[in-house]
Amino acid sequence: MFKALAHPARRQIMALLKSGPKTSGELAEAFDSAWPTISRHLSVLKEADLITAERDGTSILYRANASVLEEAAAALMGLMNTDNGDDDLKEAAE
Amino acid sequence: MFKALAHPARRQIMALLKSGPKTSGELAEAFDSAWPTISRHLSVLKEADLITAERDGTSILYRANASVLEEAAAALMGLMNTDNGDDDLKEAAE
DNA sequence: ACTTATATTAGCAGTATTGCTAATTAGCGA
DNA sequence: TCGCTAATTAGCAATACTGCTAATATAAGT
Repeated sequence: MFKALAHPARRQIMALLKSGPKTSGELAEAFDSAWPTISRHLSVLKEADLITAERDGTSILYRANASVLEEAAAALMGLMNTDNGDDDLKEAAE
Repeated sequence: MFKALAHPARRQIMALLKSGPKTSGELAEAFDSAWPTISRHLSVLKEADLITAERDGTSILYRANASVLEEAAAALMGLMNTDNGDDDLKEAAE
């Protein structure tokens, strides 16, 4: 999932999708790359569950999956915790 | 920076470092990979400013750079938050 | 059925990443 | 200085990623 976000174009796709669902074509227009290249990025993001695809006539609508992004952010937060093991629970005696 | 966190071993290094500074040797011990391999991962993390290195006699102490992790987490949050996340809520009227 | 619009898959080169062993640097103590 | 420990750098093969063009699906209209 971090790997899926490792590419700038894919982060930019996520950024574009946060303002609402978009079709593959709309997304491809936003980039200099060829359409199949964007299509591949989309499939990587879909593989990582960061986006979902839904057919709408001849188009395919993509939308961001907020919960997985939340997971990623939480994972990063987890990496920041200073001097504490892997416990979410504060079960310190007092 | 996302790229630096894209590799599992590098995320694990960050996880190990969150409980305090460690030497290259201590980190290398925690993995199956050869020492130079870990050393390279460390240099990637250092390049991304995710860790800092400090010489301590013959050893080198590595520690996590919390502020950059915060930045990353904030960036992810940024990918989630907009006043517009319309899956199908069109009630932005009032 | 045929054509058009939308999008993905296949195949291919160029590049980057990974992980290894061998060689090298840096500090410390005798 | 020499030897020893700690760690990085160099060089190499294998693998993965990226982005292109060409070929292939899929849905809708005529």
